Amino acid sequence: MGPLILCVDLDQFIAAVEVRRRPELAGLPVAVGGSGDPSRRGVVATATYEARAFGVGSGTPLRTARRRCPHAIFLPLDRPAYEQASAEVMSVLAEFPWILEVAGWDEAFLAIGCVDPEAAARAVQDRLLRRTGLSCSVGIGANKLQAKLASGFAKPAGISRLDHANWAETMNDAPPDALWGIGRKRARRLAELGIGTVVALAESDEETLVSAFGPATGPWLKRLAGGHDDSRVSAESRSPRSRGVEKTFDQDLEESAELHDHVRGLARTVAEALVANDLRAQRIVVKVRYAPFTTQTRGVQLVAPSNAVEELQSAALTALARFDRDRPVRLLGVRAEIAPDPRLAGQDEKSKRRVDRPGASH
DNA sequence: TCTGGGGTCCTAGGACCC
DNA sequence: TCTGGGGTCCTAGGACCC
Repeated sequence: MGPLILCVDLDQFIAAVEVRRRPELAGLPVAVGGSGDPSRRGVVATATYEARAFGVGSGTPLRTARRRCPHAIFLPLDRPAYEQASAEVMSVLAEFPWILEVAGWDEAFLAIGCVDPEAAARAVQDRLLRRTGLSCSVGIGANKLQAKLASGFAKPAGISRLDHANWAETMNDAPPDALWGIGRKRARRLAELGIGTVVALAESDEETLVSAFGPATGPWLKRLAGGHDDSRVSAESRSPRSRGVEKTFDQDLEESAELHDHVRGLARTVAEALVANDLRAQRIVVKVRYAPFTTQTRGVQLVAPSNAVEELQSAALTALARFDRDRPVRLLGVRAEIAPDPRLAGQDEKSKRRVDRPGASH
């Protein structure tokens, strides 16, 4: 067996952080999401296993969650608390002598080489629990795809291994959306092509996939289904590509003065975030979601990279003016596309783009 | 299931140029 | 003039993930 990878995935991370600071919630159905008010628009970010038993999980609208589990405790999202907890977790993981890739608040990969993977996984679980009070599941794989899927099988608080030896028996009969990178839409498109299992996808005709999914995604899907993934575990933090904020309104907006005010406010927030991180925008994109949930975007190129509030507001208003304003608006967003750092000039950003793993970061 | 917010990357079509 | 074949850039939208 070659070198192995661990995928460390915290169990019900957001809910676990809330329970950790409010121990009286332990064992109760808790749903965290939005403003924490289940009469308002929003969805559940994470629910405890006790709430999941009632059909309340990630993505469940808050109103639906309340209907399914009226006695659930609803809490608002507290991003700073999760960022803080995540930093604690990652600093513990960084103590191990392995390459660490942070893949999100509650997820990380460790390239452990050829040490005993079960022992490594147990060591990670024990140390994380002891030092942070949080439990995690650990997947072991020959690549990141396998480790990630194995971590799902390991939940909660377990250890699971998926490698080339047991890939076929474990995955062949699973639906394609069991794979990391195939969601509802791609699964439906595959079903239309008569592909309903992982093994069928692995054995499918590549040209068919290319014409259905495009020149990069088609071949990539086929390789996924075979359990192949050559992306590396990388400790390098990647430079951000964009920074944005968006807001769904409890009541749809109808007045253009209101739209203007909100877009200006959002643009200010984005500008402040850019300044705080010494980043500059090269393009500002405004997003509008209309009442029947159709979404449009319009972008404006800046004459020169900037993070000045007035410039971003002006560009955002120019973009806003390019929408047909004929329907009620339920969401507004402003996003800055980040200009390349001139201090990195000489490195050709375009040539560094990877096409071997669409939809995933390296 | 009346459907958040923060991101990343890919795709396709049109503009433009040689 | 009724009309090719690239290549690249830009834009809007789509899909996915946590």
